Amino acid sequence: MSELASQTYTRADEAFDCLQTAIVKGDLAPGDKIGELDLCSRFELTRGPLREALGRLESRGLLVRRPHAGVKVVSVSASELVELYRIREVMEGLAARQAAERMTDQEIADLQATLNAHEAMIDEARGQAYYQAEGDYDFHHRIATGSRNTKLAQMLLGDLYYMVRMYRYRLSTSAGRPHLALGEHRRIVEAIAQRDGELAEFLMKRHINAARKNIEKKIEEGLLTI
Amino acid sequence: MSELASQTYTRADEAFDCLQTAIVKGDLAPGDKIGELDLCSRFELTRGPLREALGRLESRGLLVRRPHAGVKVVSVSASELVELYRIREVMEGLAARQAAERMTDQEIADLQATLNAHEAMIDEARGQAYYQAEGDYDFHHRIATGSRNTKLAQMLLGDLYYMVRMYRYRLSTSAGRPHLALGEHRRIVEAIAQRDGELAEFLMKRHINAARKNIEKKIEEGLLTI
DNA sequence: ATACCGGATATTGTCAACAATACCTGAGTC
DNA sequence: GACTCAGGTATTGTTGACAATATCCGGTAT
Repeated sequence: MSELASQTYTRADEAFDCLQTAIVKGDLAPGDKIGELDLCSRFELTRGPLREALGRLESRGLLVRRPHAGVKVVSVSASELVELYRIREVMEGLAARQAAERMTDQEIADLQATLNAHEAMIDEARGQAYYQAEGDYDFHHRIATGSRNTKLAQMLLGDLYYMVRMYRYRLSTSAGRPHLALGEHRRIVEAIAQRDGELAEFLMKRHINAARKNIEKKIEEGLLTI
Repeated sequence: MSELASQTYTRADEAFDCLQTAIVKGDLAPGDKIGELDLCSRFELTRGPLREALGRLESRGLLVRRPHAGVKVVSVSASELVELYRIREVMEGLAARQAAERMTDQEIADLQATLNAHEAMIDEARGQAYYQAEGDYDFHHRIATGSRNTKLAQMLLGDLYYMVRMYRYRLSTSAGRPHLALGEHRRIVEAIAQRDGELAEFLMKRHINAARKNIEKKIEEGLLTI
């Protein structure tokens, strides 16, 4: 009766993971028409599972498929990245509010511990990259699951975050403000610890808003094109 | 070079649509383990395209699949429906705000015309069902696309609305307050026409909030179980 | 020279057979 | 009598071949 994730890992799952990471990391060029056979030889798969994985990816908006014409990775634009952050703002605001209402004390303690670890990384000055790549992701990940809102977590973790990471890789951008972000993270967690959902939502929205404005500034400076 | 939707309709698309409507309408029972062969004979398909469609449906959260154990339609609960409305509240609030900023005058005029049509339906007293089923959907549909936020529209139209409709069918619930809803719709459109994004967001959030409270009331009264 | 049209080709969509695995049934044991 | 375990069976996962179609290239006409 245990709800443990099934150990069996099907070829289609494998294909899906390979393709997803390849797209997110930018190994597959956007707009490029990639053939199914190429992908098969590339990932040591056969066409059946591959096609199933392609269907899933298409449904998640990571690639587009025209019948008999092949698949191509979605073209990305900086303006779309900004739109993504607008969505994140409202959805993660909600997640923060619900997390403040529903997270267990243990989960909150773990979250605070995570933040301490991040701070140590940054203080060592070499952790900037780590913080950007993993720490920030970890923070938002925990809050999404802590919301106890199944669909919300699914949309954030299964769709949006992959999109954001893809755009970040493609446009080679990053928030680039680790210290500021850490302080904002701290205040959000404090609000959650005090079970102040309204404040947690406000702070989370402002946090993501700041990240969005940072990106918009870069666009204006011409550092991010298309 | 026109961006027109490809006319070719593949068997997998067909399977996807059939399955999706069957799930949403409740023809496929939740929790039931349905075999692939059953589905094939039921919809006159073969297993290849079917499996591709199953992958897409799974990725959208309409069904769950355990390797070698078959697929089953997601079990739904009233509390999850409430969670869905919480997500709608923030996402459609954003959509309304962006629609107020970006919709063309023509689109706004069309939206107002749609509302007038709905009002006529309701005044004829027999249109209640129509309004619930199509009118409300049409209204929210137009605002989602009017936001000009590709991903937002995709998430609302491709994921959330199907989920909401499924839950409505399954729990045989409906907002059941057409006149009130129409008034709220009118005020939202007025705010959009005045290009007041902030107000449009506020009104939309309150509109969906009211619908959620209505559902919660029904749950409390024991009309909606599980 | 450019635009249009028709066929060749390579790629995608589809199908049916083969292999692997989870579930069920039955016997055996504590 | 209840539980465990092993084998059979039916279902799913995978594979390779076949059919359909969009793209590309060459020819022709304007």
